Amino acid sequence: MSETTKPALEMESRFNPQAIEAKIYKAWEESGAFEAHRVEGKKPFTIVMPPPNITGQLHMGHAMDNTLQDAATRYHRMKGDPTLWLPGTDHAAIATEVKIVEAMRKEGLTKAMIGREAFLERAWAWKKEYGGRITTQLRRMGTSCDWSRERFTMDEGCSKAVREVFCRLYEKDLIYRGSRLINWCPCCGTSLSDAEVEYVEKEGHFWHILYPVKETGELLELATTRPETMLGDTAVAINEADERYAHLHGCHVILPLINKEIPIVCDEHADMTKGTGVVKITPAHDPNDYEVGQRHSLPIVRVFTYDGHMTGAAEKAENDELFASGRAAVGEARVLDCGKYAGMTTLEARKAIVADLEALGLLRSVEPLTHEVGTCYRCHTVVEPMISRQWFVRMEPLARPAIAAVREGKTRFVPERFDKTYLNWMENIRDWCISRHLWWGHRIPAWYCDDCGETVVSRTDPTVCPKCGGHHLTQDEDVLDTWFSSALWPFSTLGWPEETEDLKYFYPTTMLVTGYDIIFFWVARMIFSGIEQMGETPFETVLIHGLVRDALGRKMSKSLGNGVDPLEIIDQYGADALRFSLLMGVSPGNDTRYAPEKVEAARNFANKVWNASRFVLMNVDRRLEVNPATLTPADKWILTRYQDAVRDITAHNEEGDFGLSATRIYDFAWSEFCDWYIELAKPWLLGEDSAAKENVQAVLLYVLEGLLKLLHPFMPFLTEQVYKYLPGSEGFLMLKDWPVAVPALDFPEEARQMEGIMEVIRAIRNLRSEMNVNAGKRTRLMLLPKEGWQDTLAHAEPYFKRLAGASEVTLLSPGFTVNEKTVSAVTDTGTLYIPLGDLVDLNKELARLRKEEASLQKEIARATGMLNNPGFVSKAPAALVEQEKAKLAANQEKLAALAERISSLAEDAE
RNA sequence: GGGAGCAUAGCUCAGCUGGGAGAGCACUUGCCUUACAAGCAAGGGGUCACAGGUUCGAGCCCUGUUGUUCCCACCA
Repeated sequence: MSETTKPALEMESRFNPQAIEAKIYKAWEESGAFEAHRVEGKKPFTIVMPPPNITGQLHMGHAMDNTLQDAATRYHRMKGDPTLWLPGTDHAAIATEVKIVEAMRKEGLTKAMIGREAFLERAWAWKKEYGGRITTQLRRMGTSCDWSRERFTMDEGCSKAVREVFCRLYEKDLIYRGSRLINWCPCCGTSLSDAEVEYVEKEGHFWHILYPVKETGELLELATTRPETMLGDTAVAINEADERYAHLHGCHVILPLINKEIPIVCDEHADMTKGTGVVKITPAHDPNDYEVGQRHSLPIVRVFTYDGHMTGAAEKAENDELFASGRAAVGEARVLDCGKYAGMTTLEARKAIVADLEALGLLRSVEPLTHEVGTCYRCHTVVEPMISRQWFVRMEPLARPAIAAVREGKTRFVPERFDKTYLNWMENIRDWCISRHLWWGHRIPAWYCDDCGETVVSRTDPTVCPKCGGHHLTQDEDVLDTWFSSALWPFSTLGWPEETEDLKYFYPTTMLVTGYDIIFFWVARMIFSGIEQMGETPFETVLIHGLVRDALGRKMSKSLGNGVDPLEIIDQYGADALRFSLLMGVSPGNDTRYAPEKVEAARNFANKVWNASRFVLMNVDRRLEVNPATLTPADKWILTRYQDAVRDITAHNEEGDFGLSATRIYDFAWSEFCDWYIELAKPWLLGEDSAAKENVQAVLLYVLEGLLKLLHPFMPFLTEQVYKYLPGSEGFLMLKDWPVAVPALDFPEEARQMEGIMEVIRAIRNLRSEMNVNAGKRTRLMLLPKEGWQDTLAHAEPYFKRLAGASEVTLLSPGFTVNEKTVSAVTDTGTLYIPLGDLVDLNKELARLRKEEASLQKEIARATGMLNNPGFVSKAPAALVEQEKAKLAANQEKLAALAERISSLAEDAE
């Protein structure tokens, strides 16, 4: 801009974010300002972004998460740390596959119809089309991540890391394949890990069923919530100590409907105090029963298909063939031909079985019951516990050091309470089922030899069986849990398993920012993976935030339709307002509610800063240095307050407590800088004294620039735009140095004097307001300064005139009696009188002063009580005692002045 | 069954290692005072859920109670 242009004239009177955000973001990105640079010898600040799903669209959770990360990133970048914020996206195996299958169904296609290859082609096309959507949306938030290092969980490097980790864990026997009881989602058609099951309360029934005992002929009553599993029962359990059933030890029951003989076993699982104390055992379809089955070497009989139907002849034949060929794994389930129930859905079977039992007189009773039912976290279908052959990660050896790392503080949760959540989970962890019966994802690098049955796990695709030399190798059909690849994110994205410069420099990362809802899914798994593969925990600090809920405190969800689209808010209020509203008044780890009023308040704040800047720029057109020698009390006050703000905000930022930082900058900018300092500066700006004017100009510019820097991590667009207009500015604000408190500009004593003047101004305004003096009407002001305040008040005349409607200011000498009709107030600096002639009702004025007197007396009583308390005087910090003494003295002085004034008024009134 | 959070102004929430209760919105009154009406000034409004305890001093620490939300857990 040319020397002669007045930038402020280009500024509209309202901040218009829409006009600038896209331009500024583009300029930042194109300039390379987001890119990280390694500086040897300097400790970097590193964050890896929680990768959003490629199917995803920006929601308020992302907005919150990325606002915090961006605030941290921008703060550290300005502080001069080599800063890397590494972005990327997640392939989201189940979520994406479900969407693609859905889209295919609309075309009348299924996975089976098009086959794996064509399906994957579609998936990659999908990724190409939508994978960039979320990153475009993130850009609108102002996220300053290093896009040149953007990664994808299924890109070449990440895939290589996944395969390497799989092989290493397999070689260390930390990954194994086996038949275990897993959670099966019949809708997604895949296994799920324990973490992927969400328990919801559902209405159900308790069916009390009678099983005839073979040996005695009596009917044994037991209860179940899932009668359809009874065809898979391979035992009935009782407790050994249960005397009611002591005579049944070693007996058998005849399983109704299929008339199969199964044993009665004694097991601790049977709880004598619950129900009848008898429990049916279905090892293939219940986790507890599976354990019981293991203990008693019971057969495992599967009666459900993997798509939620009852098994029949076809499934049985297939299963028999598996056993006959010797390819069945140890612990593999046998399959039952459910006969008349075969092919029914499990729900249909339930009805049919209950009806048949009733017909046989074996249904004793039915009672309603609400119980927790496991559902799929993606599609919310009820999951079936199923026996199935899957791949697992052996967790115990991995969990141990991961527990120690948090215990020893190598990784620190903020707030601290979340280490309990983490530790509790880690300490009770079970093996992690990592195979998913899907096509979209990292295919399990295991091959099976069709000739000899050997399993080959390999970093490169094998062609020959190492055991028998056969050439008939078939790769495992399944892919890995999407979280298996995200668990490697902190190092796979930096180039691991290659020893890249980035990896050496930026790992371990500094901070992870994420919601408490994915501590198990992701954070925990990154910690043990980082320790296992890199030998070091992946981050120093995990900054946990809460959820953004709707105005009623409900979780935002698609099904409720109560979600708020961050992009719409940005369109309406601007990204800065959205960001700020997500920070201010939010404390770490706590949920927050979205309310439009909060965004509005933030938008208003942005506008306030914009206009304050506009005012400064209208009055300052060149760069001026602050000269400590020429400062006025007001200048010293704002500079002192500014140093305080710098210290406080820096400290809060260091703690990751951006909620406190945001509130602090809001208060400083609005209440102190705008409401007070700019108004205090006006007399000099409008005055004739050019030296005095320059002095004030320098301070305005200095504080404004610092303010913009302090605010930049929270409101990057606004501050960057304003910075462009600042005289002498060059480059981007985002790359400027973070402000440091300068002791030379700290003036605590002068600041205190200024506070005294401000108290007088407030008192005058108060009086005028109470007396209904028209704001435009000027009134005379008389001041009787207290000892030590004569000088200060004498020099404050311009302030009283400008800010308190004073027409002229008279300083009174001690002993002077005011004999006009006035209203008055007593402050720490002295007594003030405003002559208001007939407006003054002496009795009302007396009443007002007496009220004031009463509250002062109360305050004096409080302080006196405290100081008379020997415990306080001897045990409280000396400084505090002194402070109380000083306050008491000041108040006593005030009270004396007030009493004097009251008595003189009282005389007049009579 | 275990664990955690929350309970502060009418509403939404802050309140750091204990030292005279805060903000935004809403409300009342007066103002378009040449940066801003998305604004300015003044004001009203709180037994900090309840009961004990520790302390010279408790919104803050301890114990218990109530209400509420969430997480975990294999209860048929």
